[in-house]
This record gives sequence, C-alpha cells and structure tokens, in this order.
Amino acid sequence: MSRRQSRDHRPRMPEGHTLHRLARLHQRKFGRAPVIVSSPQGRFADGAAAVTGRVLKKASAWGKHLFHHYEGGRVVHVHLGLYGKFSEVELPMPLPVGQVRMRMVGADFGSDLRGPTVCELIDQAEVDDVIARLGPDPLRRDADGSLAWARISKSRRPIGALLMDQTVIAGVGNVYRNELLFRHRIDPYRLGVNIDAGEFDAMWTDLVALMAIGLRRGKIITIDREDDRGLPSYAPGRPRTWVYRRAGEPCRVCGTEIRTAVLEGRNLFWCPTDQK
DNA sequence: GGCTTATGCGCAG
DNA sequence: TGCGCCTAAGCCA
Repeated sequence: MSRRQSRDHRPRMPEGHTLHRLARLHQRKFGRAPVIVSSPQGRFADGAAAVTGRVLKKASAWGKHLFHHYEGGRVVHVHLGLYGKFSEVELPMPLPVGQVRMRMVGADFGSDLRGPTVCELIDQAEVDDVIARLGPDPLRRDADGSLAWARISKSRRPIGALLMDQTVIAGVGNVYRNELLFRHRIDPYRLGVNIDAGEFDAMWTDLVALMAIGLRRGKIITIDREDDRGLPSYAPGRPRTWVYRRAGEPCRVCGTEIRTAVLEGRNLFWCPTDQK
C-alpha cells in the first residue's frame, strides 16, 4: 500500500482551535517560501493564479477565519464552514480526489482544501473588515474579554446563543458552547443580562484555558483537563465531553438524563438539574 | 453499499 | 425558520 495521503491529525471539530492549528501548520510548512497554488476544481482559479509562485509570508487566524498572507499584499481568506477540511499530503502530490478547491504545494509538503464555505482572494483592508466584525478570540494573546462582557451583560438573548455569536466571541462553536455552560452550571436559556460579572469572568478564563488545550492537543477536551492535576490525564477512549452529543445519557455528575433542544438552529445539550 | 448526521453560516422569504 | 453548501465519519444492512 503506497497511500500517500498521510494519516491526518486534524481536529474533528472545526472550531477556533482548528483554524489556529492550521495557521501554525501552514506557516511552518509553507512559510517564507514560494507556494504553488492551484484550484483543481476551478472555483478558486483566479485567486490561485494571483498568488501561485509567491512567498507565503505568514498564516494567521482570528476565530474561525484563516488568512494566508502572500507577498504583494494578497491574502487568501478561508472559512471552513461545516464541512471544509485541509488534507495533509506528502510529495509528490497525487492526482486530486474529489472537489479540491485549493491545492497548495510547498518544498516538501502539500495540502488540499475541500468543501470550504469561503475561499477567496482579498487584500489587507478586507482582512481588517472581516476582523472588525468579529468579537475577541480567546486564542489570541491580545484578546479582550471585556468586549464580550459588554455585549453579553446588555443582551436579552440566551447565553447559549450569545456564546455562539461570532461578533460576541470569535472561535466558539457548538462543542465549546455546550461544554462551557455545563462546566459553569449555567442554563443555556438564561439571558445575557442575568449573567453576573463573576460568572462571566470565570467562563472567559476557563474558555481561554480550554481552547488552548484544544489548540495544543488538536481535539476538544473539556473533562480530565491535563492541568487539573498537573499531569496528562486524558487517554484514548476516555470521555472527553460532559454533555455534547450525550442526549438521553446520564449526566456525569448527577445522573439526570442530558437534554437536547434546538436553539437558533443549533443543537443544545445540557443537564436540567445541574445547570440553573 | 447506502443513509444520516455534523462542527458554520449566509441568504431567501 | 429553513435551505444550501457538498465533505466524510459513523452507523446499519
């Protein structure tokens, strides 16, 4: 078997940590060297033609948005959406399989992007526009949680919806949203105005730590945090989440059946006993 | 082999 | 509110 498609270490859930991980990977594998960019599928043909052969100066992420900054001020903006994925491919590149929107080939590494919601060529001003629409990203060093608090503390929307709103906090997806609310014993339907400052501070601090674990480990782990006892306690096969996708199963704390409902089109999971 | 489902989000109506 | 995007893992037969 000469399967060139390498084993992939991509996180299963593309929330913010996935994009930061990709930015780090792409910078390491493609950075500071010319990259051959193409669009086998054709839908990104013009964008690919504009950057191919140019040096990738930097890859960065803000929330769920990924930016490839090429020399000459051109930027490739990617949002994976629900299905988008980058594969990791060893050279030489095999023939494209399926709908490959963007193919990147560096000196000793390649990557195929399939199924993204967004893959477009933009300039720095447009990057700034994208970022201006996003809330603070817990994975960025400069993240200012007080900006999120300013929005939440005034809102009459449920906290379960606010945490998913990318203009409030950038990078939180359905897994982190549900897990964070359980960890802090907060009912997802409680309104933003009814969250107190202490609760928010604790959630924000926790979120920063949880997402940093996701970034480091490449998967979302919200129980058995390695820093709980100062040593790695996660082992393959061990449960990694408290409530996410556990509808009907017993709460790991009190045994009550985990409930599920749809809030603004997304699946909510919570323990009706523990979360008030 | 086929069916269901999912992490996101913009848009139509 | 619900659809469309259009991938792929997980499950069942």
